[in-house]
Amino acid sequence: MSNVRTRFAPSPTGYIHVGNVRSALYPFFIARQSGGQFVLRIEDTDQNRFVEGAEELIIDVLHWLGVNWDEGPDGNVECGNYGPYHQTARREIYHRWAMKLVDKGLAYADPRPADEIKALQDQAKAEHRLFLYRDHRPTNPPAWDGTQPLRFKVTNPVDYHWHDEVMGDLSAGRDAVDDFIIIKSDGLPTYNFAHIVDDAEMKITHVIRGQEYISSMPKYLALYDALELPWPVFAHLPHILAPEGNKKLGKRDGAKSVTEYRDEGYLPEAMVNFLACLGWNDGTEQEIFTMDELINKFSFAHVQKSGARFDEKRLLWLNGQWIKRLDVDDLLNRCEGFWGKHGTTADDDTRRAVLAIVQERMKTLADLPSLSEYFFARPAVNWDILSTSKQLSKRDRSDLINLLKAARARLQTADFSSADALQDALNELLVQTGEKPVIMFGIVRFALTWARFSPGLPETMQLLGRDEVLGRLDDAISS
RNA sequence: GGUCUCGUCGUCUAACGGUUAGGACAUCAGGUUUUCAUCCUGACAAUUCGGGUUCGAUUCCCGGCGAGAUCACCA
Repeated sequence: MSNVRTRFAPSPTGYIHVGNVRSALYPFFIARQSGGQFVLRIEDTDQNRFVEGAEELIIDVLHWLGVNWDEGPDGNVECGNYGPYHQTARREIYHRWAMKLVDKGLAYADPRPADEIKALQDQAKAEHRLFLYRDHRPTNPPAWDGTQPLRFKVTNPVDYHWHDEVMGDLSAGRDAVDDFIIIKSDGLPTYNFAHIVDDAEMKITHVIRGQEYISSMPKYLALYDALELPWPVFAHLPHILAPEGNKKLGKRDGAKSVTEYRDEGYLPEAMVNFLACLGWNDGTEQEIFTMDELINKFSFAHVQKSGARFDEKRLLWLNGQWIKRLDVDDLLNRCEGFWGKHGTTADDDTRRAVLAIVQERMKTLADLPSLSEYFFARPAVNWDILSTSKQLSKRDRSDLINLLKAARARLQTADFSSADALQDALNELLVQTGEKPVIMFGIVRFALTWARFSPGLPETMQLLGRDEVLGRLDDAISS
């Protein structure tokens, strides 16, 4: 019975986009469902691509999604017993492990200049020949003094066979592994070496990452064996595809930062639900999953082998579903920052009342202003908007104003304490004027909101209250 | 090009030798005595192709075609 430990190991090279998040989600599920630990490790060995603030962004996004880690950095503090959790702070550890290989004759300093190697590679390519560095090993490599790159030495190339939780049984031929650089000339390790050392030191049991690493697996396997390390469980995830074409979703395809979705009014629950189900399902017809359900039900057995397309329409639908399921107080909290000009200054009781009738038509929190502003402040009369109604645009304004006068007279004495009573009053108007509902209700709705869409008329009137309703009708009548 | 991998409605997927190939999103149509949204009902829509194996293939095998990943002192 081994204690499950998984990790998410991003590089701080830019914002974290939606395509990356899934490779944090799945290891998180695996760790949580088995009571293990989830580790965050920052792979910052590439100093050229380092982006200031990227790590903070990653942490911010994980917090927002509710993907919490047990070990790793968080702001200026780090927790966990296997740190440091930044690779740049682990130089000595890598050198110690590298020396093991040097001592065993399984690594050598490479004195050959980079351009010379490039020339050899180009030549092989021009001749359509496989290039293997191991065929060009320097005959008398110098002792490694830390200024030359250190190469792993493949002494016994073999065919590798291994199991992948997602992809099944995989294999690669003996030419798939070649002498490769494990420590760069700047003294920092390459990913190929660093992640293996780190995973071993941090006791990671499940390596879960994107499928782009599959073709490097023979290298890793050779390294595990050379270092006499046990193989962890492997799971390689297919890519999330861009909406157009068959390319992996990347920043160039407009892959948005997760924070952009947050700013556009998406709920973290919807984002987690959507991303988790992109290439995974639980085998049933369930579509909506809470985080707890995902943790309980997730399994690699149902992860798709091929890439899944990122479909924003589905995300939008899911977001609407999640918003509808929120209770009003919860929704109220999440709407902070999304209110329009007049909603921003309203009190919470009013906001709650507005949310109650507006909630089911919200697809994102950003829909709020267009759905709610006319509740907080009296809208300007705008007869032009009637052109959006096929029926009303055909009527003379004087006829419509007469209808509004009739409505005003009836509503003056109506019971505003319940929506049902208001509906009854409205229905009486239909009988009284002999007008069709589409006309009568349509014009009253416009006179109260002057908006293209709005919630149900009785609910709207009840919330506005008698004085405000009569006032707005007067505005329309006298315009 | 070498190596490795993948291939069910437009999209996400179910069916692990026997189903009228199911569900969801999207689209379209209708309904819920006002609009929009929700909700309900219905419609449209798929096994990449060709060979095998089998009483029977979406499913197993081989080949073609198509797609992707990777071949760095990047991760």
